[in-house]
Amino acid sequence: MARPQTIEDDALIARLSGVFRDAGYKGASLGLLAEGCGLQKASLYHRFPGGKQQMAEEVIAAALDWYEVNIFAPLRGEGTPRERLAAVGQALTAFYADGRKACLLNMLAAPPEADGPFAAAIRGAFTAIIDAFCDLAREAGHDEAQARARATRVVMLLHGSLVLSRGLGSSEPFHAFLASLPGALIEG
Amino acid sequence: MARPQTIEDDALIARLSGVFRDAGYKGASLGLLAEGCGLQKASLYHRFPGGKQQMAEEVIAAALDWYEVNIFAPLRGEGTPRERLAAVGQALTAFYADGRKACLLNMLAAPPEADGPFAAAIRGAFTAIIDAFCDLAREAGHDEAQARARATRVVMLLHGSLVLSRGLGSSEPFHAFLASLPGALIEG
DNA sequence: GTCTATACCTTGATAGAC
DNA sequence: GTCTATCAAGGTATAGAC
Repeated sequence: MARPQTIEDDALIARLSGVFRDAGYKGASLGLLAEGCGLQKASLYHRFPGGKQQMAEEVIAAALDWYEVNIFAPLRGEGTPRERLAAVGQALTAFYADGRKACLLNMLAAPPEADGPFAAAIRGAFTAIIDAFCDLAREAGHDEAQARARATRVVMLLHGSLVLSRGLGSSEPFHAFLASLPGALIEG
Repeated sequence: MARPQTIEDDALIARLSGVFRDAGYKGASLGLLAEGCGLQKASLYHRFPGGKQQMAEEVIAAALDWYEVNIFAPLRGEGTPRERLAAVGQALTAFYADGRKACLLNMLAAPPEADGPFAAAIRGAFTAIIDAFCDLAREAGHDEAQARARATRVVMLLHGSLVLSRGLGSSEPFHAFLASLPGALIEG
């Protein structure tokens, strides 16, 4: 192509994701989004003809892809359940910047309408995350009901720790979640 | 006074709170807020000269008052720890409308700036909630460190269940939290 | 105390030059 | 592909009648 992109698609999405996670959907104005990625508003519309909604949709899709590679795959991977959870813990620490970055799904769950354009994607994402932890809990010896209850609790703890870390301005709750992860999912 | 208020202060705050909890700070436009309480925008400015920010501040203060009466007092009240937790569970069910209403603190944590005008109030509110549960856990026989860890976990589970209930469009996670509340705080 | 009407600014989005 | 300039819509906030 004549003029090369000044920022790669992956990096662009990552920057936009950061703005959405900090400000939420409504709070992420095109000015903020443009500033966050170093492009002008018109350039963003060239990349995303669907506007802000398309940006948010692609950000969600990219986050799910990242989860698939860095969370779901390790959960299914080699090693003992404990070892896999340790790897997942490291990945979560990176993704949520040690508790300083909020959950994208939480920040996008509110905005447009009661059942906005992201509701289906968000529901699917939460379901996939719970299912992934559930599979590991079953593999660790729990029956279906127990595994599902434990997986749900782990996802609740994760997102609660993010809300609390944000509200308290401290990464301590997130660390407490990481420490309790093995016990909550597979032990006992 | 010559002309009586068409809506009492308490009811007005309650309606505004509902809008903030549904839409967040940015999403709660003055149009939505006015529609939600049945007043015109100018009337809202008469009640709240400080504008939307004052509305949010008073909504937070009112929520803390409600928590003091309906959560903190019962936690310190009569009866066994189990009985108090049962009463608190009922109050939480009402306050969060069985998981359908989001946490106000979560919805207001993001908006203005990284450390917006609500950051201090939100931090104080989370701290107070954790402290209240912590006191009960200590009274139930846990040492300080154990009690604090358990109280933090309970608050994480509560807010995580609200995020999940919202994201999944189901009150099941909230019910799971209620069921696990006694075990997470005082048993074991 | 509440309303209608309005001023002013920010927002999402587009046009057209380079 | 990116930019500057611009528009229409919706936002917050205010003025003044009743």
